[in-house]
Amino acid sequence: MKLQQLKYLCEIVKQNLNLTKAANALHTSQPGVSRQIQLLEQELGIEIFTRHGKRITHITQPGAAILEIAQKMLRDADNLKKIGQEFNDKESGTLIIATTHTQARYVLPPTIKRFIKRYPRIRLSLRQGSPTEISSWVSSGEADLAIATEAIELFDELIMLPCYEWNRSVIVPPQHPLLEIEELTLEALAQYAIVTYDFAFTGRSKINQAFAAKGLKPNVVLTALDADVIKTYVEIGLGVGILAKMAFDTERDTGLRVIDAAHLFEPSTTRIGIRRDSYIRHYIYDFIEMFAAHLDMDTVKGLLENPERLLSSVVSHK
Amino acid sequence: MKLQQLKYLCEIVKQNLNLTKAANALHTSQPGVSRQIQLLEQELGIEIFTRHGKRITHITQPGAAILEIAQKMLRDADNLKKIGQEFNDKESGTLIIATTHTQARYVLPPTIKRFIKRYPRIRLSLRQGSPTEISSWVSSGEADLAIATEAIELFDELIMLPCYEWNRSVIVPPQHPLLEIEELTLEALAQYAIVTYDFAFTGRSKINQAFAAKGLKPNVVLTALDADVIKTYVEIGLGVGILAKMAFDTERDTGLRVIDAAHLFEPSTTRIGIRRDSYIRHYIYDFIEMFAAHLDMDTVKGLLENPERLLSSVVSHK
DNA sequence: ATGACTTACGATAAGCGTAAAAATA
DNA sequence: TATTTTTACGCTTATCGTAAGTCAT
Repeated sequence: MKLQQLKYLCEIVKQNLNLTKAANALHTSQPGVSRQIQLLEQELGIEIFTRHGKRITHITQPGAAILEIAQKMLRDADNLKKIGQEFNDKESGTLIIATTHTQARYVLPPTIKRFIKRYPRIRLSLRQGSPTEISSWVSSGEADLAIATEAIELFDELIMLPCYEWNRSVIVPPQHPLLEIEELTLEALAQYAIVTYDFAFTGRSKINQAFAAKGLKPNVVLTALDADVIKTYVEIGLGVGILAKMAFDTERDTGLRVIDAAHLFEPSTTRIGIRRDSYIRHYIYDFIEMFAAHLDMDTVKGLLENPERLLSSVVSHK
Repeated sequence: MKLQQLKYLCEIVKQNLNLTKAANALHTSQPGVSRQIQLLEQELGIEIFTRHGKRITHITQPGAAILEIAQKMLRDADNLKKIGQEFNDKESGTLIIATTHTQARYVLPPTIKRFIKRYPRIRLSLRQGSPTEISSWVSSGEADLAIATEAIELFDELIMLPCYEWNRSVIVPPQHPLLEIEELTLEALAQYAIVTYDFAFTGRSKINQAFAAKGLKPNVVLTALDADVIKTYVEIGLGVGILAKMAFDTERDTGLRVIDAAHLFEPSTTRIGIRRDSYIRHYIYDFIEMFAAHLDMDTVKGLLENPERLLSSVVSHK
């Protein structure tokens, strides 16, 4: 059994059981891939794929079990290489951060500025996506860290490190009636058309919960994937916006007025997601600490080894 | 990077950094092993071993990190092979049980009898050792299951499945004064020389605790590794014995008298220990269920995935 | 001087890529 | 017929084992 065979196997699955595409992705020849898979099947004494004549159609039940372990082994092989790099040159390497629009645009910039100054030789890249995509990237090893607010608790190979709590603001055009009210209420909000996040994003469910708890049905006229779209439509008068507090920039967003709404909704917690069994290089610990000062290396290491402890720390945030 | 290189690496460490012995154990030549390790070090860009001239003396810090992952990968490779066997022939394979004298001699026989009748083509082997040895065998993959009472909670890659509770009996020669007492007490026991288990074994600590709690200092004149030695010395009048209840056989041990002592000591729980990340073949689940009827396949799978749940079930046993 | 690892080298075997064949859709 | 996988074959490369060399204890 060879690691390369396992790599071939994983790539074939990744390419939807298309051997030709897998061979291309692996920069090698189809016959070679075909052959190695046959050898692997022969050695394990199992048909990993079901074939209709000469066409691969499905993965078999044992094949799926084998795939899972193979993926794990390849991740471990990557970890070995990372250890090598780590001890060779602690200042160089790559860091791939998967995150959402809100984080990338409004939260991460200062941290990233500090990081690239401290580690100029690290190739840093940001990958933007939905919370679900983000999680799956980290889960599959395509990214090192996920930074988001929702839907990252679903993957249980990810450890979620709570970073900070935040809440919402309401934004309205200048001279909007809501600006006259003494204290903003959900009832008042519900009288206007609302522009806010899409369901999968940025604590949207907390917004729904708050209205539902009071028996209110908010009139949501637009669900956007990011705060900039929300702002745009609030500016043209489509409705009032509900967005993350940190997504409002007093200096830049001069065409809008902001009303704090922290008393109306449950706070949300932004978390860093990280694979449980990945080898974490020194500068990654450093990045995490730059982003959330309480998450120093020892703390993170402790949480990675004893994920149960997370429960208590998360609860204490609520 | 090749799996074989990792295998070489692990074997060298296992053989106390002796390359020659490792090569012999691997049925290959020293130069081959030497070369492959060099290639691995070169590929990872790391010195795995420190050498004094041409002699390997220590493993380096990164080397230790690499070793750990390498071992994990090799275990996964074994799991792949096991999956192959599992789907080829569910009725054949091997099962290595690491256990203590008490279990092997007094508890396991009926279960094993049933098992070999049900699975005549499984090569079953028992390996007897101290609780610590047992745990390390399972931990390293040399054995599939550990069955014992103590000291197996220490390895955190092992999941411990509670099987049954038991307590002690006191054994004495015929016509011993203790047989006349209405209800046995620790105070009464403490007046006689005591023969019992060695510290590492079979709930010995529970015995110490019970005496200590009453401020008694038992006069332990012999600590044995197994119940048969205890019986022998009780028979020749060295003292009274304290041993696991199930280790007394009314039919066979005719030269001794037994007094129940379950009210004097905290009960102990016998557990099955199993590696968290091992692939568990069908017949192993079956064996576990034969040994402890409440541990059916679904239950065990659940516990392996969510070890936290064990805590509650263990607590409820106390 | 013995034990232990590394280097050198020839034989064997494994893997790769091109070309051709087979089989599905 | 076009796409995809398998088989065939020659070439390159890597691996293994023996033998010789080098370095500590």
